[in-house]
Amino acid sequence: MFNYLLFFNDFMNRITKRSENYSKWYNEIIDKSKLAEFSGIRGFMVMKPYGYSIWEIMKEKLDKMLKKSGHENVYFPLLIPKTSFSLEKEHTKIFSEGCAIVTHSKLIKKKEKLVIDPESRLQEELVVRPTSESIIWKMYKRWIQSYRDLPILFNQWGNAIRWEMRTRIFLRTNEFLWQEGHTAHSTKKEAIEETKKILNIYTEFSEKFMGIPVLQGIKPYMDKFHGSDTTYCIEAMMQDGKALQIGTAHFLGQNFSKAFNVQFTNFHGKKEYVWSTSWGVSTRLIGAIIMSHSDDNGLILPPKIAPIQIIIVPIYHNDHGEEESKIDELSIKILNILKEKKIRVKYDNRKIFTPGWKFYEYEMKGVPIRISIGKNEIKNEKLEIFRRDTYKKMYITLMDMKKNITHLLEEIQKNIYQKALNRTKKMTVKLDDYNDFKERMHRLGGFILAHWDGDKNTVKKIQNDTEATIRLIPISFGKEKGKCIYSGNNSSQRVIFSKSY
RNA sequence: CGGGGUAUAGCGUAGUUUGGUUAUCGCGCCUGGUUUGGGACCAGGAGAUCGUAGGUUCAAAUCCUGCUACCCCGACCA
Repeated sequence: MFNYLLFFNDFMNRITKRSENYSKWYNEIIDKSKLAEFSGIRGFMVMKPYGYSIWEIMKEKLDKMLKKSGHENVYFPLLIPKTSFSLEKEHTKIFSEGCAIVTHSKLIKKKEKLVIDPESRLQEELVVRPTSESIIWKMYKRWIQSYRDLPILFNQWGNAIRWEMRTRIFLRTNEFLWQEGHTAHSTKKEAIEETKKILNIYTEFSEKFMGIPVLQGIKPYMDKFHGSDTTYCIEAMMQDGKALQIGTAHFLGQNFSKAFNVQFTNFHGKKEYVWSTSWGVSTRLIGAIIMSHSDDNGLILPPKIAPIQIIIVPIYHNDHGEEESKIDELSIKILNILKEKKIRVKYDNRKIFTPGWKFYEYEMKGVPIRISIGKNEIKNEKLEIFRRDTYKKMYITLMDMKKNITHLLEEIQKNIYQKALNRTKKMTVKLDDYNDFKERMHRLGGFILAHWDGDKNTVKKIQNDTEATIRLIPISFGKEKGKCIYSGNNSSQRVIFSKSY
């Protein structure tokens, strides 16, 4: 059967609408804006230049924030001895399934085929890190003797592997890139403060840089990282009404120091177990950016993370030879002005594509501003400035452009954030009736602020009815007594329910 | 991991029910020319052991079996 719509989408290089099929839309955006692709190895993705440069920009910014707050970068090995892995009981419980394990060190040729050399079996099997607590704590044991050795505030940029049941590009891949922070402290108070400090850094990074508003909170006891005392998190609301956890910070208490026997001598000469934290954000953030801001015409990137903030497109006319050099001249002049302002700008003067083609291409890629330069601009001495976020064109002089362009980028950044914030607010309600809860969760999704009796079975039942779970227990709001929305039992505060990724 | 679906050129597809010459069409790609203010046009050209490994048959894209990958739904997911 001839599918006219499919044909049309392909012919016009359009993507599926969000309202038709949200996950198809998501996948097509990633494909058509050339962010990444699946590699043919189940659940592993290839990040292409445009997608990877987004990660590089985010990494650079977050790295600065972490360093400014006193953290230092380190690098620990990718492979972790299985024995050190199993020291921490709770930890083992989580990752006993879903790890990649290295058992051999050699391949040999056998009948023109490469096979594993059975002779090369490793005495001690190695686990590809799903997270690095165990190997890091093995080293901390060497480095920590006295309170004078503390705190240790380390961060590592690297990759990790978790063998997932179901993968989604950027959101849950078997391999992901991330930063993992691992800190050690002499007091509980200091470690908790560290966790909260990191949560605030993540929040600032998410809201001011990625333009994604978040809720801060802690995970309920059944959802926290098993090796932690408290798991802090930030959650964001996506356009389809599902929540995405975009950052995590664990207060690990003394769990790891006890498991790895890491003690220090305190000021009074007494031995004490070290207090610790760990925290991370990953390439999942790119998925969050896509799902928070983009529309049916493609990606929308907040200027602060856009690899290209402004694209300059020339519009040539072959009938006037000297006109072309004037267009180039003006374009390059603008290019240099913008470069001086430290704006990431590109001049696309390839003749193999028409201006119209380029317009759609850079809209698909989410470039915040486009400036097109043709004979009109030269004649009128006004520039056409196009905003990706609002789809509006404006015409201003070169002088005004020079003066206001940085401000315009900031305005776009703000507008994108504001839009996401308005949506999140609209999708967040306080409810006390379970029928209303079910109806809204089914129809709209979103965050629902409701009372919970503290029983994990209650959540299971709610999940069966609605697919929603508790995303977090808010830190700074919802502190009021009430009755559980499901059971009617007493509740000390409201929690956030949502469907999630 | 359970249920469902899909796999034909770089991409999207026709053909598969009912096996039968040289596998259809569009986009993209290459060459030349004309174009260029919202996905340009004309002419010519290249590109496919039909996902993979077997099987049935005189004959397989088409029928059967295994495997692999992807998509959707669920379970799982610091």
